[in-house]
Amino acid sequence: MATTQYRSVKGMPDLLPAEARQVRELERIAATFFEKAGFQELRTPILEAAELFSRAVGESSDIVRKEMYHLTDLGGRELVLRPEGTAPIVRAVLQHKLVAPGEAARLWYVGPMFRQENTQKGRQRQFVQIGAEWFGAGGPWADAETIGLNVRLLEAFSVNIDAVEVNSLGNAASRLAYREKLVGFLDKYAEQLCADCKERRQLNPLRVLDCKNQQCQAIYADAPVPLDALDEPSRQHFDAVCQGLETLRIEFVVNARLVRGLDYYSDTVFELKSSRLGAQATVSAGGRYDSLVESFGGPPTPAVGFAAGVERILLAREAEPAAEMTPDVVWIALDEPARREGLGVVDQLRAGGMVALQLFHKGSVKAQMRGANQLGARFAVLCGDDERARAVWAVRDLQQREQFEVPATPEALIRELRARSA
RNA sequence: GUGGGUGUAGCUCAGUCGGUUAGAGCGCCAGGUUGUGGCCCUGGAGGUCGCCGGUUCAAAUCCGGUCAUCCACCCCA
Repeated sequence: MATTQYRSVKGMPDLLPAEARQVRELERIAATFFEKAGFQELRTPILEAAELFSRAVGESSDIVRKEMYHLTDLGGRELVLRPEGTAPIVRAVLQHKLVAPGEAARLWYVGPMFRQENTQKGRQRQFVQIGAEWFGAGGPWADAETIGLNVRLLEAFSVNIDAVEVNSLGNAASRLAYREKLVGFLDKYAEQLCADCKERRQLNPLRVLDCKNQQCQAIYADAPVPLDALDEPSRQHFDAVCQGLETLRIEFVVNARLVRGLDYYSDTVFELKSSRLGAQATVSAGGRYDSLVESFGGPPTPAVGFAAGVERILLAREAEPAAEMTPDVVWIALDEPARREGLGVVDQLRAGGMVALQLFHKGSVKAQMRGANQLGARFAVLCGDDERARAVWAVRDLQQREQFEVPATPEALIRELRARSA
């Protein structure tokens, strides 16, 4: 291994050509997918005011407590690298008044997010999310459509989804009532909880429900769950969401212990899971957040959305990555004048729509031919003093293993190659 | 932040009860074909054995530390 002086920062890996190609493919698929569903792209900056996230995501969340990359600019502004995509979108929607009263806005985004967590399979410190946010649509059918869009998007990515899990946390009143019930329950077992759950009990009680500790899970077997505490409106909303999913013919399971880490969720929450990601099973997740816009000082605006992790999509993806572009033509120079001539020919071949290149790093003809073959080139075009004297180029069809000559002009060459390729 | 695994050639890896010039496959380069690929044959280049320190006559090998990476906890997309 070469000892390099500099390395990329932990958790912020370079996207090598094969991966970059895949990501570009995903972005293309997403763009056409969202366009068909009436969503428009919105790109927000990577840096935002720190306060934006502490307000939206919640002071008690790990993201805000210890995972944000924080900096102060020359004007003394407290900035952070965005740890998630929803808060910036909400900010932009309000700033530019993208949702007129009584109207809706459907927006999607793609871009890097940053969290200072420790790395592991499916978890990086800089990671890309593709997400959608739908403002102004309050009924349960919008939830069902959003979950449906999430499922269809991952299908378009050829991602293998093992489970679609849904749950309801209830509206504000239900959540408050539930939280009291849960804390009361936990108090009875306070001594037996794992260290993490003891802390969760104080900070964010809901999170105990998805604790991985077996002893804790045994205790929680008969703990109250949010679904049991739903009031009538929330109950009806959730039932309708489930009916909507049936209409869409989306298989799903109700996971009563599904909770989400961000404070802004209300009523519907959901996760799409794959078994291919190691411990990080969630490829995509989202939910309803009806009070977030208002808490940012905007008009009461219901909203629902989701975000998918691109790195996790890549891990769970079944499709073969798109093939690399293979050259149509490699110019083989037999002497120095031919190298110079090739410079111009290759340029004109590209202008004519062909993939063409010359291998300056290869010395002998043999090496250049080998290189052309390894790149998967269809044709090798050879030029030396003999050809120059007769004003022709020798063209070798590397697939058919035949060789012929063409007049030494790019136009004649392109014409001949097109005819042979058809 | 915590725990465990791993760090030897461009890549995948062998080699560790300490002992001469550290190996293989693939890849790369050259030749076998005066100017022509895929197969085959021959030869060659390429390594601070992650880094620092310790033990020893002698360290890739043992010990300590450190960094990186992977997996897991935590958290979440």
